[in-house]
Amino acid sequence: MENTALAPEVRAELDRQWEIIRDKAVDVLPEDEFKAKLARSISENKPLRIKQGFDPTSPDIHLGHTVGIRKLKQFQDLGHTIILIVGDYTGLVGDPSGRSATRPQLSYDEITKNAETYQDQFFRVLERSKCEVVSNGDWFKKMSFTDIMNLTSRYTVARILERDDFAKRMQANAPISVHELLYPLMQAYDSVAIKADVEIGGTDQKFNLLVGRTIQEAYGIEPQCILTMPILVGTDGHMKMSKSLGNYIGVDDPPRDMFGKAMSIPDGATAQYFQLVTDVEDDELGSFVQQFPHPMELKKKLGETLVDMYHEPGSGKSAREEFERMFAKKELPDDMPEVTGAALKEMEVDPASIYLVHLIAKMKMSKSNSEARKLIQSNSVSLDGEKVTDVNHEFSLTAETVLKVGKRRFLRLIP
RNA sequence: GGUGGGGUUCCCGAGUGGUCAAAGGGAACAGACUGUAAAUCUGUCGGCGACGCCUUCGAAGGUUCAAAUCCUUCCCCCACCA
Repeated sequence: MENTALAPEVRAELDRQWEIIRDKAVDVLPEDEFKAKLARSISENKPLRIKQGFDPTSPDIHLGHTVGIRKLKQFQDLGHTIILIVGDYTGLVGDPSGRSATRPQLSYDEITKNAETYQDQFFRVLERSKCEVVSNGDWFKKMSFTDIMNLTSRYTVARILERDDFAKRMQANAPISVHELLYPLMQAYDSVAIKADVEIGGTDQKFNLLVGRTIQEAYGIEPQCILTMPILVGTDGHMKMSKSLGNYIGVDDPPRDMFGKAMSIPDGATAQYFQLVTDVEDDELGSFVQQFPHPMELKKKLGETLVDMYHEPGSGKSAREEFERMFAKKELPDDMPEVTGAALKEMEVDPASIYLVHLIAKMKMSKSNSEARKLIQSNSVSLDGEKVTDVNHEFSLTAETVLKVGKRRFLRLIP
């Protein structure tokens, strides 16, 4: 590395960028190569091509995704080019990383449907005009069998199988489908197709990212450098945040949900959330910790910060106030779904004689009549604050009434 | 290609003719306690205006008073050997 040959202003800029890039990353590999690329980019005034791929296996981007996306944003702010790969074809295969079993296969239709919402959600964090968004189907669709053989001949089974997740499955005699072996190669080929300089991913992606280097080299392209980010735990505090585990906070979640979900993370995860998915700097976090010695207060601050990031300014505060009103003081929320007597009639519920079980089920406050009954039996249903104990409770709608089912489901009935 | 083992309610997994809507665990939901945290305890966990009725144990048929359990065919999966 020719550090000594760098002009002082390039050197300074390199150091500045490097510090930002390195921040919170787990691996930045290989460091020398990365710096060399960066130095070249600075002195030639040519942005680096920064890649991250997302498989549309679910319709929403959540905070877990934003860990990487926020790193991309930093690159974007440094003037580099961001290439977002929508993995419509890789999604078809399903990333085996960290999996102990083959993923369920989604249809191409499901995937493209999921992908629709992705783009807007990316741009909750990134600036759209400075991003390239491509689907990897664009190139995989056109590949012939010859092309596929060409690609697959450039890597060996042994090297794919040496990774931990496959090794464990082999050990356990669990099945590994052939198409799963292809996944790392597909992701790697994306890097060939877009000529990536850097690829970003979670630490669980390290292997896949590294395969990209090998494959790029095999195709005669300068290999990418890789940067991995920590994996955000879900609201359960144990597992990786993911839609399928139901422990996620979506970037499109409404303020109340976002705040509420933030409050439900275990105390121990609060700092990690601040660090990975908010703009709060470490020293600022330190002062928060001083300021809010009670873990709950700190977490409220987190919830507020998150809501402000993804909704209008000030909405964090109101989400917090509403939360406090609802749960600390057990008061009613400001706004809740409403139905009028007329609307009830249309749903074949007679406002003059409402069978509560039916009302709850019809309003989707429970999955079925049976479940509604069980909720009543377990003391979880109230009308205007009065617990309902009679499973067959009937009433007529004469005055405005608030129905509460469980802790969070409310409905205002208007005659 | 051969041999053996399987497909059970959201998941794992018992059950091999009636006492099975189906053990146990997990997840989930609710209640208590709380800070909508964690931990813990309790309840629920196919559907139905409901001490009864209806639908479920890979699919379709059959035997039987009675089938998740037996028989037939089919579909799918797995392991071992080659």
